[in-house]
Amino acid sequence: MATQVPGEKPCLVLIDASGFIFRAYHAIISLSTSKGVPTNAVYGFTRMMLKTLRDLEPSHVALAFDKDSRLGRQKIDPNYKANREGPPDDLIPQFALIRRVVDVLDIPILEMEGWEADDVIGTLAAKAEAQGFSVLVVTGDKDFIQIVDEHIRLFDPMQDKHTAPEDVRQRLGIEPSQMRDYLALIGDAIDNVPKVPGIGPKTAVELIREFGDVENLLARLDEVKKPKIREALRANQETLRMAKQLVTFKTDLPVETDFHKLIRRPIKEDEARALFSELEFYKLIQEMPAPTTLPQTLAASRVEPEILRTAEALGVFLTRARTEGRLALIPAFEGLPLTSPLVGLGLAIAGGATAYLPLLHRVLGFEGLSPDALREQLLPVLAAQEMRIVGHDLKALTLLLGPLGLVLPQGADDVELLSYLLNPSRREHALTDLARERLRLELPAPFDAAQARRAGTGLADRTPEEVAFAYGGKADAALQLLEALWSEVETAGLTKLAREMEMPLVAVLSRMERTGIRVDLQALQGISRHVDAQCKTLLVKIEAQAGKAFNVNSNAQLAQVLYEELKLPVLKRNKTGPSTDADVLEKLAEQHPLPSTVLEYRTLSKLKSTYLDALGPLIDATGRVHTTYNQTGTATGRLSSSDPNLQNIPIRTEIGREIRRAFVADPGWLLISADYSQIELRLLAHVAEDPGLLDAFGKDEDVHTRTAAEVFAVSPADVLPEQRRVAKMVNFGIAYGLSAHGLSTRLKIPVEEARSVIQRYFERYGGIRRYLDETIEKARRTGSVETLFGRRRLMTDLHSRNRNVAQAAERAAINMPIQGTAADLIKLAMLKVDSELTRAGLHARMLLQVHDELLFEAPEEEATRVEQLVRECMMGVAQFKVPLKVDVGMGHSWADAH
DNA sequence: GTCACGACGTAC
DNA sequence: GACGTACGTCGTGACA
Repeated sequence: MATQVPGEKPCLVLIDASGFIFRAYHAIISLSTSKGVPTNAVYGFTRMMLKTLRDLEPSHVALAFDKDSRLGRQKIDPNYKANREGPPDDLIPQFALIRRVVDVLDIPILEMEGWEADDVIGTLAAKAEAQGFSVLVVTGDKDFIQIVDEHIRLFDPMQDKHTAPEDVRQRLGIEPSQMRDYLALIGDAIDNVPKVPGIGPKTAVELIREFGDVENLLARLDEVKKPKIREALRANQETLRMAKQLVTFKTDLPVETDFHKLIRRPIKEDEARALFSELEFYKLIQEMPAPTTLPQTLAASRVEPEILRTAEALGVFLTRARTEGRLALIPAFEGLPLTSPLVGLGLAIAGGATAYLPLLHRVLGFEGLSPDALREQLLPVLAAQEMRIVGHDLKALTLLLGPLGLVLPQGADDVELLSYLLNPSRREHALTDLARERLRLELPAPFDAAQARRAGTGLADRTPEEVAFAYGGKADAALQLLEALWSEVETAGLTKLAREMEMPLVAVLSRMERTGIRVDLQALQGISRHVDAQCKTLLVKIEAQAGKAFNVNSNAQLAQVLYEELKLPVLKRNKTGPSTDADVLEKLAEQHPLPSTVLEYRTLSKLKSTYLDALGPLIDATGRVHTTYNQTGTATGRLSSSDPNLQNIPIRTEIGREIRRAFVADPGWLLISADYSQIELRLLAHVAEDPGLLDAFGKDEDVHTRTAAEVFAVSPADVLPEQRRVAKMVNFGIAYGLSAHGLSTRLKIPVEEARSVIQRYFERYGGIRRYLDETIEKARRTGSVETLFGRRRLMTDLHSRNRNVAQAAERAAINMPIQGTAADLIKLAMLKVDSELTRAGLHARMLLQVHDELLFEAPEEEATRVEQLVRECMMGVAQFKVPLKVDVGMGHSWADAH
C-alpha cells in the first residue's frame, strides 16, 4: 500500500484528529492506567495513528484539531452546535495526553482559531492538490465526502475503507461535490443544522439528481412535482441556504502552506517508548521498531540464552516455565524432521528468559542430556494441564520428539498456523519474517546450509554456544508472537478454525507422515524398465522423423526442429518463444508425424522421471515412503504434499494406474480408499441454493447427464455421450470461472457453441450465476472471500487496473469458497475418523489425503468395519442442502481400491 | 557445482 | 489472456 513510489506523486495524509478522539473514546469502553488515569481515547487514538502511518506510508502528513471551532459558523447561525454538550469529564484530561502522543509521533499540528478541523483540512487539501499532491484525508466523517475528487480521497482506518469519487457515486448516487447539497437538505440533528421537514435521504438524492444543487433547486422550485415537498422547500428557502453554508467546508482559510514542514519524519522512538510506558501501553511498545541505536539483533536487545548443560539446569528452567504457565519450544535440526535427530531445543518462557538445551553436539568435551533424562524432565511439563506449549511448525516438533517418547499436548499453539489462517496467500510464514513484521525483532540469520554442506559440517558440529542465540531467540519470538497473532485471529473470527481444525490436525498429519505407505520397488522397477525401452524406441523414431538427433526434453531444441526445420506453423507462443505444449503438438499432429511421437515420448518420460525413478530412492528400509504434508501451503485451505508429492500420482491413463498398483498394503492388510463424490459441485449447489442442482443431487441422479438434459433441452434418456461430455466439462469448470474461450479450447468446439452452452447453463442454473456474481461483488467490497467454515482468503487484485490481473483474481475469488469449503470438510472428516478409529480400538491407520480422498490401511478382518466407520464419519461431518456421497473401495493396491 | 526461472505435465 | 489449487522434472543461463 505504499503511496510514494519514485516518480509518483507525493502523498499528503491529513488526519481529522478531533473526530478520531471522540470515536476512540466511544469505541473503547474503559481503559486506564494502574493509577486510574483514563486512557481509552488516548490508546484508541494512538493505535489509529500508528496504523495510519504504517499502512499509508505518506510522504507528507499533518493533523488537524478543532479550536474554538464553533465561532466561525455561529456567525452564520448562532444555534450551530449550540445544543452540543462539552466533552465528557473523563475525556478532558486525555486531550493533553493526546497532544503528547502527537508530539512523539512528530506529526505537525494544524489549527485555526475559530474554525473546525474540517475547514483546515478542506483548505489544505485544495492547496496541496493544486501543487500536485495526491491527498488522503483520514476521517470517519461522511461530511468530508464533499471534498473528494480524483486527487483527494478519504480513508477510514477503523473500517479500513477508502473512498474515491467512484465509491460515492456507487454508494449515494450523487457526485462528491453534491454532498453539500445533500447534507443541507437532510440537516444534522447533532450539529443542530436545520433540515427541510419532510425530506429524507431518498428525496434528497432525487432532488439533487434532478436539479443538481440547492441554488438551482430553489430557482426552479415550481418544477418540483410533489406539492408537499415543493411547499416545504418554499417555506424553508432561507434556512436551506444557510444550512448549505453551514455544511460547506471552507477551502480558503489563511492557513500556512509550507509543505516542506509537513514532510513525514520518523517517530521519536525513545520518547515514544517512555511515554507509552508511562501510559502502560505495553503492547504498543512491543510493536515498535527495535531501537535503531542498537544493532538490529536479538542478541543485542534480549537476554542471553542460558545453556542447559545438566538435568538440574533444565529442571530449574522448566520449574520457572511451569510457574509462568507458558513454554515455547523450537527444535534445532537439519534435514527432514521425520528422519533427523533432534540436535537441540530452544526454549523460552514469559518475561523474556530463554534457554538452549543441547542434545547432540559432536564437540569436544560435550555431553548432552540422555534421552531418558530429557523425557523424565519434559514429560510432566508437556502433560501438565495448566501449561501452554507454543511453537512454530509443531508437526516438525512432533516428529522430532516422537523418537524420544515425547508427545505434545492437544492444545499446543502453533504460531505458523495462526499466521496461515490470517493470510493463507502468503508464501512463507517463517518465524524470522513474522518476528520482523510483527515484533520488529531481527532474529539472527539462519545458518548457511549450503555452506555447511560444502564444508561437510552440520548443526551438530557447532558448539551449543554458537547456536543458542538462534534457537533461544526463535523460541522467544514464538512466545511473543502468540499473543499478537491470537488477538488478530480472534478479531478475524478464526478462533474456531484454529482451535478445532488446524491445530488438532497437526497430530493426525504427523502420524500419517510417520506411517507412510508401502511401495513395491520391484514393481516400480519393472515398469521403469519397460517404459525405458519404449522411450528408447520412440527416440529412434523421433530422430528419423525429425531428420536429426536432438534433446527432445529441451523445448528450445524441439521448437527449432518443429518451426525452423520442418516449418510447421506457430500456433501459440510463450514468454521464451513458440510453444511446444501438448495442446499445440496435438494440432500439429495433423500436418506431420513427429508431434504425435513426441507427445507419446513426453508422456512416458514424464512418468518415468517423476514417478517411477524418483520414488525408488525415497523408499525406506521398511519398504515405505513418507510424504510431507504442508498445512500452510495453499491459498484455499487445502493441504499440499511433497518429497514425494503423493497427491499427484497418475490415475487417468493405463500406465498411470500401473504406478498406483505399486502402492500396496502390508501382507494381511488392505488399502481402503474413500472419496467424496462430486464434492465441489455439491458444495456449489449448496452455497448457490440452486434448485436444479439441489434436486439432481437430492435424487442421486447422474449430474452431468442431468445438466446435459437441461442445457440441450432433451430428456435425460436421450442425452448423447458428446452432450454429456460437454456438460461435464461445464460442471467442472464453472467453479473455476470458466470462459467461453476456455471451454471451446478444452472441448475443441467453436467459441460460439461454447458461448451458447454457457449461456444456456446459466439460464437453467440461475442460482449459480447469482452466487458467482454475489461472491465477486462481496469480495470487491470486503477485500476477502471465505468458506462456509469461515476460512478467509484476502483478495487484493480485484481492483487492479490491469484487467487480466483483476479477472484472474475474480476467478480465484469464485473458486476459493468452494475449494476451501471442501478442504475444511475433509479436514474435519480426518479428525473425526482419526478419533473414531482410536475409540473403536481398530488398528486401521490413515495413510494419505488427496483433497477429496482418504486412503487407509487396515487388517483384512477389520476392513468392513473400517469401511463403515469411515463412510459414516465422512458423510456425517456436516449437514448441507445436498447429501454428501462417499465412494469406498478396497484392495491390495491403491489401484484396486478405486 | 549451485541456484533461479520458465515450460511443461501430473493430481484434485 | 482466456479454468481454480498445488509440486516435480527438465533445460537453460547466471554465478561461484
